[in-house]
Amino acid sequence: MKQEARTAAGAPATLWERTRQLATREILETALRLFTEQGYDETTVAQIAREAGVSQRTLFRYFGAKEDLLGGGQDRFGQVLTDTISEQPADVGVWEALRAGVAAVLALHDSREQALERFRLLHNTASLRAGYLEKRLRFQEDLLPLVEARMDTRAGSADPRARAVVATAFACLDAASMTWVASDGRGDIIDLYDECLAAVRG
Amino acid sequence: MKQEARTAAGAPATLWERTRQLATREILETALRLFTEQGYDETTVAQIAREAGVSQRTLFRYFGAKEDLLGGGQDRFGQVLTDTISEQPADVGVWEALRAGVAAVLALHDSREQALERFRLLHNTASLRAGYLEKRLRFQEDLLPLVEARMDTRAGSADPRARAVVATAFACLDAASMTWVASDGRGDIIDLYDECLAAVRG
DNA sequence: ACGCAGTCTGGCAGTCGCTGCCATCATGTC
DNA sequence: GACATGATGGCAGCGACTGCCAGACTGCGT
Repeated sequence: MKQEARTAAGAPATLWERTRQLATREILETALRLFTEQGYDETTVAQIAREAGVSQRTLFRYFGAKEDLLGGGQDRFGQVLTDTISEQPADVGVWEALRAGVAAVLALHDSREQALERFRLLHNTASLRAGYLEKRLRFQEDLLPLVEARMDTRAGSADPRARAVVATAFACLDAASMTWVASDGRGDIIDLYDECLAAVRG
Repeated sequence: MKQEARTAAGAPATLWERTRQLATREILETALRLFTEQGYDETTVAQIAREAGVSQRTLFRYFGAKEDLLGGGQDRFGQVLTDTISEQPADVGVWEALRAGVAAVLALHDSREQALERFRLLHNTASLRAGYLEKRLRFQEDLLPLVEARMDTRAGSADPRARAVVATAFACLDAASMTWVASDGRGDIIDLYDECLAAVRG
C-alpha cells in the first residue's frame, strides 16, 4: 500500500505487476481464440490454462470464473452506465438519460467487429447468457435510485414503475442487439434501440 | 405404447406408474421443504435423495436438473402463455393479448402463498434466477411469431420491434413480481403489471 | 551480498451438479 | 415358471470451482 502502481501511463512499477499483466493478456487471448474456434461450452478451463502456460489453479486466481475470461471487463459497463446517467442534467427526462447511458456503454467497444463477435457469442451460448443476465440484474438494481430520482415516485416500496422503466430499457437493448447480430451487424445498435423504444412507447 | 395410462381420473393402470407418482411427490415435497428450510444453494441433491429415500441416480432420472425440483412444472407456463395468446381474437391488440397470457400464467399457481414462496425463492437465489431467465428467453422466442402476426412487421429479419414488445412485457412482469415480493404479497400482481405498463407506455 | 518476509505459484484433494455404464432386481406377459 | 421389459442403484468420471500446503520467487532492509 506504500507505492501505488501507475494505472494509466508508464510501465508498471514492480516486476510482479508486469508479469501479471503479461499472463493476464496471454490467458485472455488464448481464451478468446479457443472460444471462437470451438465454442464456449466445448472449451474447458484446463485447456485454456494448458495452452496459456499457467496452471489451472493460477488461472482461477486471476479470473474468478470461466465467464470472466471473455474479457471486456463487463463490470466496467455498470460503472459507465451509472456514471453517465448521474451526470445528466437534472431536467433531462428518464428515457433520455437512460438512452445516454446505453449509448455510452455501446461506445465502449473497441471496434464494430469486436462488438459483433462478443454479442454473437453472448446470444448464442446459453451458459454465457445466464451470467450476462445476472450482471444485468445488478445493473438494474444500481440504476434504480437514479431513475427514481427523475420520476416522481411514490413513497414506500410498493412502486414498481422505476423498476419497470429500467427493465424496459434493458429489454430494448437486448432486442436491439439480438436484431443487430441477426442482421450481421448492419446499421447502428443505437438506432435499433430507438426503434424498439418507439415501438414500445408508441 | 399399447396401453396408455389414464392421465386424468382413475388410478393409474400399472403399478410402476403408481410408485412413480408416489416417488415424484415424495421427492418434490422433500426438496421444497429443504429449500425453504436451508436455502436452495445450501441444499445438495444428495441430501434430497437421501431424505426422499431414493438414490441420487434415480432422482436425476426423474428430474433432469436440480432446478426442476422446484416443482410447478415451469415448462407448462410457456405452453399456457402461447396457447392463451394464440387463442385471442385477431382484432385484439398485442398488448392486450400479452396481458391475457400473463394473467393466465399467474392464475396457474395453486394459492397466493405458494406463488409468493416461489417468487421469493426465485428473486433471492442467484442460481435460480439464471435458470428462470433462460426459460424466459425461450418463451420470448416462442412468442415472437405470435406477436409479429399482430403487428404490421417489416419484411426481412431486421425488425426489432416485436422482440422489444415481448421483452418489455416480461420486463414489466419481472418488475411487478419483484415489487409484489418486496411488499410481502400485498395486492394483485396483475395490477402492478398494469401499473408498470402504464409507466412505460406513458 | 545476504537473509527475511511477503507473495505468488502449482499441485492435490475434495465438493457439487450431472452423465454413462452395468449389474441387479422387480414388473408385466406368455 | 420362463422370459422380455423396464426401473433401480452404485460406480466411475467430467467440468467448474475451492481450500490447503509446500515450494519458488520478488522486494526490502541490513
